[in-house]
Amino acid sequence: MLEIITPMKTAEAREAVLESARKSETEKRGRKASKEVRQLQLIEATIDSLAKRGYSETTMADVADGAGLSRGIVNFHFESKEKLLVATLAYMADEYAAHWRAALTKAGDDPARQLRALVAADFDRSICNKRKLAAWCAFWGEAKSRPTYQALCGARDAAYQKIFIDLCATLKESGGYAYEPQVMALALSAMLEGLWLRLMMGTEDVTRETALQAANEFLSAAFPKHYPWASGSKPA
Amino acid sequence: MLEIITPMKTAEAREAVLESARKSETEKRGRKASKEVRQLQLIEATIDSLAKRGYSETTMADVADGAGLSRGIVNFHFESKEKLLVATLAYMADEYAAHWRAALTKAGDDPARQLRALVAADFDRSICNKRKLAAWCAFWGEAKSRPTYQALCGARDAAYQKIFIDLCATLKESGGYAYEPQVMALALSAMLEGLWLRLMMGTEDVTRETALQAANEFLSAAFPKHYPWASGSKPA
DNA sequence: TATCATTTGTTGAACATTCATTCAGAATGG
DNA sequence: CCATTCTGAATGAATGTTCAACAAATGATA
Repeated sequence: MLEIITPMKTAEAREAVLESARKSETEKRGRKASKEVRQLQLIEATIDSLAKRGYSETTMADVADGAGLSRGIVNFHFESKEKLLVATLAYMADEYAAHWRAALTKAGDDPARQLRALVAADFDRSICNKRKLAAWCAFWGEAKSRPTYQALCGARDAAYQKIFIDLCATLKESGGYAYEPQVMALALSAMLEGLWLRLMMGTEDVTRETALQAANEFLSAAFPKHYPWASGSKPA
Repeated sequence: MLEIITPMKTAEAREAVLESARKSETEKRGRKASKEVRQLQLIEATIDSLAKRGYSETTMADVADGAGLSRGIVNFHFESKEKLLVATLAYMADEYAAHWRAALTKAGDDPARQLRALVAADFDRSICNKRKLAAWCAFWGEAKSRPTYQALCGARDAAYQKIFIDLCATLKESGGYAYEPQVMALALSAMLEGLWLRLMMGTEDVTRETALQAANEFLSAAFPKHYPWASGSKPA
């Protein structure tokens, strides 16, 4: 069977491969790229197509064209359209998970800093941009009727949710708040997703900055002892 | 040209027509139903199909079968698949808007009660159920690449958003809060949409009750002077 | 009321298009 | 050479749309 690439090794390795994929866009004919590079190239083209045309209008031909390759190529590297889409979603889910884990690690040991870092990470340009948001939303729209998507769409999955709950519990302890950690964590993570949806829609004048500001306002309201600063300002 | 029905007159009229549509499901052949009833019947079947199969797999044949009618019928009442889908989305958007407006009116003049009523209205069974949520999400997934959908998907539109901002501003005034009303309103409405998304996905153990609880927790955190009660309890 | 004509609603088969998949063969690299 | 990668035309299935025929309601006429 086809062995799907496992996209997450390190962020650097990922970038390197992507760089190769980009470079090869100029010299595109013939057998110029490794299997891994080709697959990533096709996945990127798939994200492009999803963002530009939506799920229902994304075709194999469009993906192939977007990658500058021939029609039959996708069925060679991925067996079917379905598998290409699953691989694309898995790729984005891995990327997302790696991103918040990295942010969490970099935030050190202070729970308040960790929570703030997690929230801010959601609005980094690297993962929070029109293209990727549109692709995410395209999958969300199909997730209910496809168990495979549904499982992967929990990028904000059980592990992610558990971190939120634990952090909320810790902050409640140290701040003497009255909230149920589980409930507050749900409210918080739901708001983050909702802000993504708003950003994706792109109506209104909601920007990444506005969205982050709203998320921080939430934090200040929910955990006033830990985030006492006025809206907009940030800690050192 | 085809004159699309305008679905919102009164809630009672709507229900009456739907009732007719339901009744006619038994005696379905021949010319038994008015134009309006048939159109609603087909729209309901479309929502069913969207919920069951997702946007990309919703076909004219499936809609017709779901309504117990023949294949060509949809092109008679709506000119094309595209127009059927637009009519379906418009129907849902109207229903949603009518619902929150009614809730707002019923809440009286107190801003705190109004805001709480708006939030609670979002989780009423009549509009917040698996079927409708799935249909909404199906449209969201396609909205970015279709201006028509994008416009209608703002069921939570400018007017809705403005109400939230005004209410937040009023509460800020009377409660002496420090938040920017616009930002807080964005956080709040985004959270409501995010909770819908979670409900739709249906993973985890998020129920309508849990979601409402989370939303109320948010209100208590953001406006403690106005919603001082502990989580779960409600005012008279 | 009975009969007929016209409008309106409905059907299902035929049609045209789009699209994923297949595959025989070409091109490339080792 | 041999294995691997790639191409592009051919194929077949799925599906939106059209339409000629049919059926039911409505209205006109006597």
